[in-house]
Amino acid sequence: MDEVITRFAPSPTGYLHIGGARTALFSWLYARKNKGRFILRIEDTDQQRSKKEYEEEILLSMKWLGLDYDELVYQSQRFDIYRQYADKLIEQGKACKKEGAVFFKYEFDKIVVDDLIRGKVKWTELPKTEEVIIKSDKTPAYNFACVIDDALLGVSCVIRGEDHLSNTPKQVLMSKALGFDVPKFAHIPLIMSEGGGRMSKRFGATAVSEYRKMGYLPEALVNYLLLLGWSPGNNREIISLDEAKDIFDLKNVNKTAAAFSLDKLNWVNSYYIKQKTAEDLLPLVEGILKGEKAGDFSFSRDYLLQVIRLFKERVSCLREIVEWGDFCFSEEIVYSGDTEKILSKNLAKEIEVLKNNLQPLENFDKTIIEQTLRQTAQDLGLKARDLVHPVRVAVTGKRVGPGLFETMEVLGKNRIINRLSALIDYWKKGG
RNA sequence: GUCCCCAUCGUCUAGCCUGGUUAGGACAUAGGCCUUUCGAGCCUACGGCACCGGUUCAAAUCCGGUUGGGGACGCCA
Repeated sequence: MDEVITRFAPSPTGYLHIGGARTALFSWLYARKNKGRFILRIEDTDQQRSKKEYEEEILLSMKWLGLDYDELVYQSQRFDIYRQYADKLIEQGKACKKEGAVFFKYEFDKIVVDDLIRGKVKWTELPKTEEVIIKSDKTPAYNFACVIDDALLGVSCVIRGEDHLSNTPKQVLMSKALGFDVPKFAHIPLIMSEGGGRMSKRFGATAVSEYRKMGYLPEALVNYLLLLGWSPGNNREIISLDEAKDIFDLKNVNKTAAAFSLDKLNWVNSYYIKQKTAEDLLPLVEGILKGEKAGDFSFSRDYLLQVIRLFKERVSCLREIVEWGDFCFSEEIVYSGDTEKILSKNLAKEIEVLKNNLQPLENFDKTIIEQTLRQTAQDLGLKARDLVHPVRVAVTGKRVGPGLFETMEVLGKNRIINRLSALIDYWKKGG
C-alpha cells in the first residue's frame, strides 16, 4: 500500500477564504486519517499578484485552524525544474516554442477519471489543442507546474475544489506526456453564499482571518466547515478535528455544493464559547477590545473575566461581548430605541428610593442587590419586575442582557448609583 | 455558446451503493414554559424526496429525459 500524500496549494494572491480552508481541511484530514503526509504548496508563480502579506496570512490561518503540514514548498523556487521538463517535452516533440512561450500539444484521447468523490467523469473532447506551459516571461503556467509538483512531491491524491474539475483532463494528458503516474483525484464541491449563488466578496466575510478577528473560535469554524459537505453520522453536529481525523472518509463527502449559513456557524461557535472557561477566552476578548477601544481603557484581568462570565452563555461570537456589553466598557449609557416603552413610565421616585437603599450596602454582591431590590419593590407596593425593567435600562441602556443582579455586581456600586441617578435626571427633565 | 458537475424541509444533512423508513437530526422560523429581561435554557409545531416517464408487487433509493443550480473554457491560479 502506497503512502497517502495530499497537498493544499493556495496561491498567495488573496487571503485564505473559507472555501479554501475547507479544501485544506478535507485534504489534511484524508492524509491524517491514512497516516500519510500533508504538503502545503504555495503557488506563487504569478510574480505580479503574489504578495508576501497574503502568504503570511495563509500560513497564519492554517496554523490557527490547526492544520499542520509536513512540508512547505514554494513554486517560485522551482522554476528551473519546470523549464527542464519543458525542454524535455520540446526534445520529444510534445511541445514547441512559439511567440516566446512554450506550448504543449495535446494528443487528445478519451479520458475517464475515477474521482474519489464523484465517481467516473468522462471527457470526449477538449476545447483546445495546445496550451502554454512556460509563459513568455519564463515562468510556468499553472497546469504545468501543478502536474510536475504533484508528481515530484509524490502526491497520491489531489484533493481540490470542483472549480478545478475541468483542469483535470489537461493535467492527465500532461502527466502522461511527462511519463508520470497519474494521481488520484477528489473534487470537493464549492461553497456558495447564503442565498445560493456564488461566494461573493460583497456578502459577508469570506476570509478566515475575518472570522478570527470577529471572535470565532478555530474549533468552531473547523467544526462548521466539516459539516458543510460531510457528516459524522449518528445525527451528530459537534465534532472535534481530532475525532474527525479518525472517522473522516472522502467517500462520505457530498457531491452537492453547499450554501454557507452564518446562523449555523453562530450556533456552533456559541456552543464552543460555552465550553470554554472565562480564562480561556480572556486573551481573545482582550485582543478584540484593544482593537475596538484603541487602547484608551485598561481593564483589570479580574474585571474582564467577570464580564466574560456574564456574556459567554449568550453570545455567538466574542466580538458581541464587546458590542452588546458596551455598557461594561463605557461610562456613557445610551438608551436604545426599543426601551421607549419602559422609559415612558416615570418611576423617578421609586428608583430614587432604590438608589438610597443600595447606597449604604457594604458588600455589593448579587444576592444582597437582589434582596434589596425585591424588598424595595415590596415596600413600594410594586412587583420586582416593575423595578427590574427600568433599572436594566438605566444600567445597560438595553432591554435585554445578562442577569441584572450579576451585571450590577460586576459593574460595581459607584457605576450603578451614577446610572440610576442619570435615569432619574432623564425623567425629571421630562424624557 | 461548448464541455463538465450536481439535485432530500428555507439552509446544512442522514437515508441511496445492497428498492419495502411514520423519510431521521441540526440551524432558522412560530408558539409555549422558565424567569428579572433575553438574543440564554427546556418543550412543541411548521416544513422536504424538483418534474416527467420507465423498470418493479413495491422507487427518495435503479434507468432515461426535462427543468433548475453550479463550475470551466486566460501567457490567473
